[in-house]
Amino acid sequence: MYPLIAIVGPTASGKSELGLYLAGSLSGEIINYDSVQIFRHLNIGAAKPSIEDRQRVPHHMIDIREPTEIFTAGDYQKEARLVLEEIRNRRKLPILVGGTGLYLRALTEGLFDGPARSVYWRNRLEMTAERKGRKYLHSVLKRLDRVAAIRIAENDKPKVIRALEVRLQTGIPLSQHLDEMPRRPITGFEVHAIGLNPPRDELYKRINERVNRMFQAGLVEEVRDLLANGIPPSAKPFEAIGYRHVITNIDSCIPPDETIRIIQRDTRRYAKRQMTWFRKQPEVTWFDGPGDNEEIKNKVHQFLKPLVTF
RNA sequence: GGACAGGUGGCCGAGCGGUUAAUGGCAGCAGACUGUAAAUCUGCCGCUCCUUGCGGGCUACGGAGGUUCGAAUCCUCCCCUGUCCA
Repeated sequence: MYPLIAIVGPTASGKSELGLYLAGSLSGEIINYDSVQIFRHLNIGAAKPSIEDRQRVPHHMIDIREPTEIFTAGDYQKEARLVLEEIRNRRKLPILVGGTGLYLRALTEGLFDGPARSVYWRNRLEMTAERKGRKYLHSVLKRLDRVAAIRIAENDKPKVIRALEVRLQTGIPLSQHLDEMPRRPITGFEVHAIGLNPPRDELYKRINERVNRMFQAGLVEEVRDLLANGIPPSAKPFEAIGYRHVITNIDSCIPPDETIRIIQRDTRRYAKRQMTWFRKQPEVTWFDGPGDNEEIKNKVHQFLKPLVTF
């Protein structure tokens, strides 16, 4: 079994710093699992590692799509697994760093072997939702996939649509796919998950500061440039925290302080959601401090060292 | 000293006689989530008890009284804050 490190934790907990450090001390390469860093040109708001860091340590799964392209958890699974193979062939330690729990799960545990998204069905279902409402769409799901309908909230349009899409395309309910079809977990790798969980106060402080720094670094200018270069405001990664706020306020008279406040708030809420996801993640060894803390770095290193012989 | 305006749960702010422990927002907490996931969605958010129920008790709308079957909502006095006039 080849070792694979996964660093998990909320945004701004210092995952990147820890990843960099471990890559240095354990001869590793970094594989991003953040859904926004996938996209080129979104740098400041995505908190991408610096050019220097990326020259020092190889980074993968960063800047691999244009903002206008579509990228899904399925794509991630496929491409990241290839990267993993390459790193193993090079006899380096793969270190997963990021914050998108679904991507990490897709990579390690696999997705069910179902259909990718279908533009055709999406459009139809989207229109139905538009015309008749989410409630109605949910009632259709109740008819076609009772189990999924119970699991998915009436208002959760994206999940209702996905469930319907799977059912309509395959004839088999999503719930059945999920419950009965075998997934394809990653093989040949042994995952060691390191969790970073700084005290809440400290985390929130770090988040607030980080958002301030993003503005100082020119987040607004970055968004302006992207728009000027023809990337439409509707581009998927512009839905990300920070980007969507800047875009909606860019031509308004809302003061920057207010925009910053909202971004900080939404980032905090995002961090909470990440924690509820990662808490469920199996076999994580948690460390109660930020990843850029020397003591934490050492502890993690000591912990990992005997486990990652390769 | 006088004239207004106002004092509501951690904060802001509605309510202006009765399904009001009190809309909403902020702040916070917990959770769900296998194909655009930094997305999307759900619940809690005065205290407390249990047989966890559209359950019971207690405490709450500056303070003290009063009117009323019933008051955050009306009246009286007091305290405090803001603006204006002296």
